Amino acid sequence: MAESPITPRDKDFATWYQDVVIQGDMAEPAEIVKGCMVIKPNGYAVWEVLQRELDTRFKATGHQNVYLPLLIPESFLKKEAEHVEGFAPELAVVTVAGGKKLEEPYVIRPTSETIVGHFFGKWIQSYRDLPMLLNQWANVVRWELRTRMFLRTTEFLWQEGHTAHSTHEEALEEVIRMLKVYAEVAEDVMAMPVIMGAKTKAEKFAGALRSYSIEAMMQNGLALQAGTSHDLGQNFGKAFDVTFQSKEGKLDYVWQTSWGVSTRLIGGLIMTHSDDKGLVLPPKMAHRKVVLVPIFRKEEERALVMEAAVKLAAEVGAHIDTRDGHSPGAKFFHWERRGVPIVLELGPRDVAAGTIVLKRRDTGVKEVIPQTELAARVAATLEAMQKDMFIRAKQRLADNTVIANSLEEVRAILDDVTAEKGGGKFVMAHLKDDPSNDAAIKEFRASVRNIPLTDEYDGPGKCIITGEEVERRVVIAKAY
RNA sequence: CGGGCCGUAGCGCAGCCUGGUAGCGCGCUUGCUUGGGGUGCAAGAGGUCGGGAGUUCGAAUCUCCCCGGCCCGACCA
Repeated sequence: MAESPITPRDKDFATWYQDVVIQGDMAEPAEIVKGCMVIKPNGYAVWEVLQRELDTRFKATGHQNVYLPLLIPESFLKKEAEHVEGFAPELAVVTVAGGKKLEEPYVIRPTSETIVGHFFGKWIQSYRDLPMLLNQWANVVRWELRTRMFLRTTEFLWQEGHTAHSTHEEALEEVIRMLKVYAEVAEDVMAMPVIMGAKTKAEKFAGALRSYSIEAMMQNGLALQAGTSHDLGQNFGKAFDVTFQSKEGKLDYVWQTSWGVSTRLIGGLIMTHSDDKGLVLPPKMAHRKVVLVPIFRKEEERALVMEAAVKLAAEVGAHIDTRDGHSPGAKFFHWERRGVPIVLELGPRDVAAGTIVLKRRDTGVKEVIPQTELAARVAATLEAMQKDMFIRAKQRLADNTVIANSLEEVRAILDDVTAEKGGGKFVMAHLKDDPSNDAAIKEFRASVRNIPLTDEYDGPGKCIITGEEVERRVVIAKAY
């Protein structure tokens, strides 16, 4: 018998993650281009579910999809000083095209704020053109020095929302609205609990007034920034001269927002739910929710079992694994590694007894149920699984969140935590939003993840570094 | 980008130190067998030893350069 190809989590979390991604047939390193990956059908299907869930909500909140050029004139990036400074180190630049050196190089988009700024300038004249609510599904390239599949790759897929508003208040409402959409998809669809909050000034998006994020906790206790929403203020409006005339006839710059989530969410999904046997998908994220494995020996049995299998599979929309030459056991392992929520087993004994075996992926519990109850039991099990997986993840987040009242405490808690060994915690501490304080936290390889929107702790307190009074505790953790 | 480990059949690895024309397990193909958690037996197919240059009569093996992967950092919406 072959050994499990998946490294246990407690042995080496980072290797476990790699194993799950590959054994779950989600993706593999491209190898031909540094830091890039190939997203395989089983992984892309998960992305398609996310796209559908997000896109539906974007449309419901009044946004429309657009598509903008992949290449950006280098000069565009330079129009917003902070923006170019933030992105310059990770840009890939096209200098030759059509066999000729370009007069002005093109940058492969790391994000599209600058291009959007340009077109907003063309499209917006009046307050009647506002708000302009756009979204783009696209790929972007950032030349990261260290990559991990799904979590940080050179090229990745994402959506980037870009909106323009006539007032700052309205823009801020948009920023929070979309942050909440992200939180809703993370929690209700991905069963991945998140903390909504503001990034510190030091951690904000290059060119933004304020950034907000949803932060999730992986099974090793490390934080994952799962989505961001930015209040761009009038920074890009001014850089690209995006003005509009108000009702009163006054000219003003638009107030912009941008927000995005990426294929990184898939990495978060994996590190939230999967186990030592492989991928575990919450039912709402599974493109294939139920698989039926038929079992038979002789030809007469095959006919009998298959007849019942086809009928039952149709009732619950199950995929029947009809592959020849694979034993049922091999098929069980196959689907288990791929995270299918429910696997049904149907053999001669079941056909004779009018029963069927139902196994749920998350708990591994197997039960024999009457065929007449199949549809109801499958529906109930999927629903229970979705709920249970969220509760377990939420509990883990709670169990690994601790309070600290001094910098030394924070250091002690986060000391010796790494991606491979785990042991990470979310440390809640009072800390003033000041870049020098972020720097102090960085000393021990952690960061302020965000300042939660809602305070679930003890309200105001003294900053553990400066002693100044601050409104609430912030989340400090090591992160991907 | 710094430090460490690594790249040999689809996958996991041995061989490398001490140069002599490539091997094991799994998987794959065919046949029989088996089938309720990776069936068993038999016969087969499959390799530019990551790439290039050098040393040598001869390089998977020694030297140099490059490409790529993983981990720890730095960096990073």
